[in-house]
Amino acid sequence: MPELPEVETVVRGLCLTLPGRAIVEVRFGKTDFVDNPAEIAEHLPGARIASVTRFGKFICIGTESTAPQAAPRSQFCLIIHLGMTGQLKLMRSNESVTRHTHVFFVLDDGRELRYTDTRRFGRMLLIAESGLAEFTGRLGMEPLEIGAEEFCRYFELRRARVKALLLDQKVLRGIGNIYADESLFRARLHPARIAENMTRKQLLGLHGAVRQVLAEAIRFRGSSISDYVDSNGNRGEFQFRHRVYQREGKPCVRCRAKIKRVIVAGRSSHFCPRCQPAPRGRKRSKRGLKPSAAAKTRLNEHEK
DNA sequence: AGCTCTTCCTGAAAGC
DNA sequence: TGCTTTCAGGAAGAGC
Repeated sequence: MPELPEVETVVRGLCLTLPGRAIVEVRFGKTDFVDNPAEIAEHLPGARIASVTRFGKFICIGTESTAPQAAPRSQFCLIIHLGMTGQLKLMRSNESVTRHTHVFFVLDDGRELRYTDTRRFGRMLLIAESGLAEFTGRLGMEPLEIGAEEFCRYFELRRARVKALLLDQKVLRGIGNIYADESLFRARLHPARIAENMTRKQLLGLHGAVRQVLAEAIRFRGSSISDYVDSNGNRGEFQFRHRVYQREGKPCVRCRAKIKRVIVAGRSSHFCPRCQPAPRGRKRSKRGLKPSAAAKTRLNEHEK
């Protein structure tokens, strides 16, 4: 499943060859995952690719018109989310077309950028560059850029489960199920922990764990669990270094206890029951002290 | 605010 | 063997 490290790997691959290339033609198969196929077909042919960047799990291909009379120079961003099974591969035009290939971007050098997506959970849309800020504004911070203080602030007042927050793209952009579980394992935190009940030390540990796991996963070119491959069709290797994800029943690499799997935030969540102890039931005051009172106290201390 | 449930989709795996 | 059922999951939306 493509999450931040996988998308980063794809983007780095595309960056090596796409910038400077012109798009000659766009062809579609199924388009039910494309917001505005007509606009893509209208604006991209003839455009030149200027940049390839990543925003969370989104790939952003910046283009500019090459038509000399186009004034002001029109610029568009092609936004692509790989969903569960999306692949964006650069291949020669004469290479055979695999099943579930739904979009072809024919380039001016005899190659094509092909989008393949078995389950079509991905998404594709074209936006004017002027609308890019609005699009990215709906997403949270980059996990590799956020500082420790800011990270703590996003979590310490939330009553949601820590796993749900890690997966929430409006909090942090780019983390999915694999890296949420792997980060929580490294931070020794149970996925069902309520964020506001976590200590500052635990939050700082989680911040470090998230960055460490993502950076390491990028170094190993992502995790190939089912369909993921990079822009050259190569699989990643971080799946061999997963410590809990899809290791249910296997021994914990730290303490040998059997890895368990539970549903948290509607997702399979893998954890070590010994290293990541379950949250203790909330102490309920007889007079009905609201659980948030403790958090408010912490906030006040923080303000000082 | 935050939870669960549903929807989208296909193919692998489990069940009968 | 061969069919049917279940499950996986990112994100968005409904409803509680």
